[in-house]
Amino acid sequence: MKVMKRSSAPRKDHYHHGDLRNALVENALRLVAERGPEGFSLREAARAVGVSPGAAYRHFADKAALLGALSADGHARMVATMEHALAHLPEEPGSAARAIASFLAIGAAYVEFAVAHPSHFRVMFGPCKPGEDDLACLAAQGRDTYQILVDVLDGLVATEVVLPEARIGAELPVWSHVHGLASLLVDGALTLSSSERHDALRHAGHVLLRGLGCSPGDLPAARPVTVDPRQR
Amino acid sequence: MKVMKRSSAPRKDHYHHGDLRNALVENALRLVAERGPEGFSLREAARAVGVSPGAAYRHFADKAALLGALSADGHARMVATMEHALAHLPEEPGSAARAIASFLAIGAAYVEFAVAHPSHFRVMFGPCKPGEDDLACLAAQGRDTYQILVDVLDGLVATEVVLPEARIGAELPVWSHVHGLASLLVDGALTLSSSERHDALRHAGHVLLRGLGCSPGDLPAARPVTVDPRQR
DNA sequence: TGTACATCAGTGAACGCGCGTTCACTGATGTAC
DNA sequence: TGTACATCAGTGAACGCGCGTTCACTGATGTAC
Repeated sequence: MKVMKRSSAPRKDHYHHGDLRNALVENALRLVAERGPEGFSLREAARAVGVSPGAAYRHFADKAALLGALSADGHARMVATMEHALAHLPEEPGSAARAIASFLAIGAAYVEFAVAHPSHFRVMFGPCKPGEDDLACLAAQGRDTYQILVDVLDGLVATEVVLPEARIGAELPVWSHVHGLASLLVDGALTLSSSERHDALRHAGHVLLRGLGCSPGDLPAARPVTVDPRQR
Repeated sequence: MKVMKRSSAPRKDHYHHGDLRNALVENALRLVAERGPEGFSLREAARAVGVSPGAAYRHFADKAALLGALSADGHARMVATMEHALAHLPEEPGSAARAIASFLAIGAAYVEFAVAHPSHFRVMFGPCKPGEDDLACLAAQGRDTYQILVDVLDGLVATEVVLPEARIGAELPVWSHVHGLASLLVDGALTLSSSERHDALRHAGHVLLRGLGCSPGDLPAARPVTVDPRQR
């Protein structure tokens, strides 16, 4: 999150912690993961770090500010996950296959991030928004998740997988879809195995691309997932 | 929720409330709507009804049980909303146009229900599941939301809007999409006016149907919604 | 119809709890000279 | 290099709060005879 300004060796077990802010964020993350975003408390985070409750107020105005920092941290990690996925695709850069693979990859990154870090995901879309500083930090990182989506959709047009007319307003259905799948999984309304998630994402990607006018020949094969949430 | 067993006139201002269970559920609903699902407390609900805190325990094992009842109530209302929307479509029953309209209508009902009752929606997909009794109550109502979706998709096949092959596994992308849009709106990650929601739903419905193989000629016109969540 | 009594549905006071936040304080740190 | 001092980053005790839950109780209700 923030660059740490401390001596190379971790601080001794001392009065001054040295990097309490980051330590609080990290432990808050862990606690949110264990207890859920609402069960989390400032005091518990302080306790986990081994510091008195009041100490947190040296670094955060209040509890909401800590959660805001958590949210910003989550967005940053999600961006990193997506960029990483995009950077490691085997397809020829600039090709239609690459554009399609990119489209599928960021959707998968979105959902897999949510499944791997459910509480983090909840905080990101919870009531506590990042503060000014957090936003500045995020902006410094470069693209945000939405910009990545925009760029990937532009890539589909550039490689003529999607016509410019179909491109208009394509962000919303795509984002809604991955967010919905992620939310259903995170909230436990739906349970899918890892391979079911993979198939579901590919199949839905297929449906969405075809809905955007992509001809079926260009699409990778996709196995639909038939799962009844009431039977689990 | 549960059929009330009380004299026709509302009970006098008396020791015995007469229908505390329902009164608690109703007031809990109101409070969840005001305070959010996590800010809600048993005590406050009791206070709102004008009853001592302990009284709630005559009707609910604990707080989670009350929230479970709330969740079940929400699902019941959503089903009712959908059924109502389906029952009032102008299109000729059995026609392809009707099948498509039904598809669009239940999606709209899902999202509009969430927007109109955001806290209710959150409780429905929150951590507190309905209990045995609540589930029995729901089952007695007939179809649940998922079954409605299944039936509507079957209707698309029956009217040859969608081919049987494309029908397989179609529930998941459709459900994910409406759930995602609803979640983004409820959580405030995205803000859309009523008409933007309408357009977004129609456009996404269009994309999904086309993705399921429906030919563009059969589809109602749909205006895409281009909205950047970062600029709001 | 009247009465005794079991059952039901509330009361209200109390329990212990952990929370967010404040505040006067103190030990550690780094800087100016 | 040594010392005085301002600043920083913690302590720990305390605040008031509302919470979920329990419990001995009591007033109201309905039923059996």
